[in-house]
Amino acid sequence: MLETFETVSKAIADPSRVRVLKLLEGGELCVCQIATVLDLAAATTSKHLAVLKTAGLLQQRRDGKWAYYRLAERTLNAYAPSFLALVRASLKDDPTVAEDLRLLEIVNAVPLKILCGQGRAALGPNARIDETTSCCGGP
Amino acid sequence: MLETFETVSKAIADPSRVRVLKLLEGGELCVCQIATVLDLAAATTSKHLAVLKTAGLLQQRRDGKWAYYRLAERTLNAYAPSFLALVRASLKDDPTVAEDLRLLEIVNAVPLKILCGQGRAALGPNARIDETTSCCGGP
DNA sequence: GTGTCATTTTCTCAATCAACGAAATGATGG
DNA sequence: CCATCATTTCGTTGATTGAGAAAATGACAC
Repeated sequence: MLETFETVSKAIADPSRVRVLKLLEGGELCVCQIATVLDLAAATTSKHLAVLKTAGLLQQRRDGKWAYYRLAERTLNAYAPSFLALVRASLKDDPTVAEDLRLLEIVNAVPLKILCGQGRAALGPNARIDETTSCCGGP
Repeated sequence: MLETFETVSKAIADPSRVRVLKLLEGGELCVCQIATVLDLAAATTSKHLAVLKTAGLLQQRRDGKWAYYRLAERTLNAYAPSFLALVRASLKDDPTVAEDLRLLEIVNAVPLKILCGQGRAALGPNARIDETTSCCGGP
């Protein structure tokens, strides 16, 4: 039981994975969509998704070449629902999460066929906001 | 905000620290009491407590030589209360947590002055249950 | 079947972390 | 002041982890 709890809490204890969960609150997404928004390599994204799935936080669906992930409704991990509820109630005003959601809208406008191959290059210039640096006040 | 969330979730994502939180649900405890129950070195225990305190999950009180920790009532971390509530609602039947509480009763019967110097040696033989190995069925 | 493309699985590297012993700090009692 | 004791900090070690490149898998189209 402690081990089960540890698995979920470790899965939550990474900012990239929390961002994934916040993205998926809007509904299921394909791997390359998530990778594009987070600006991570496909392999890295896939690994994060696997960790979340193993923890019982996500479910997977396969549609042809694409793999879709969504928040788990039924789960084997008894603690997963509590953590999902906590995440859902948190970070409502977080700027990184807000920016992710903004990017997601742009990503959603691009067909998967184009997006998956090109990643961020498929997005317009308004998607180029750097998430890590402060935006205002030059030297 | 994401960073604040990360601090708390990382603090939770360790079984020893969760055990500390579960112990402290019964009220404040001194460092050497916690170290004895968890069977960890004083330095290790102190570090865990510092992590939990930095995350806004614990408060500290000093009484002479002894330092007492308790669950935070007021906290600087906006997410700490949610996580504390989640932990409080979890692991009610976990065997490790139950064993910890059983040991805590024995520890509480020993004066701090004796306990701190001797650690587990100050406890009776009924405290010697090994927590890590299975208990039943020999070769 | 063969080629292509999305995803997943190694593999490796750098960074983080839990654990302990030893040294430093803080507080009490002579 | 000095010795003592509880706690904390420092330094080290072994294990875990996040990241991407490269190779392997799975699924479609032809």
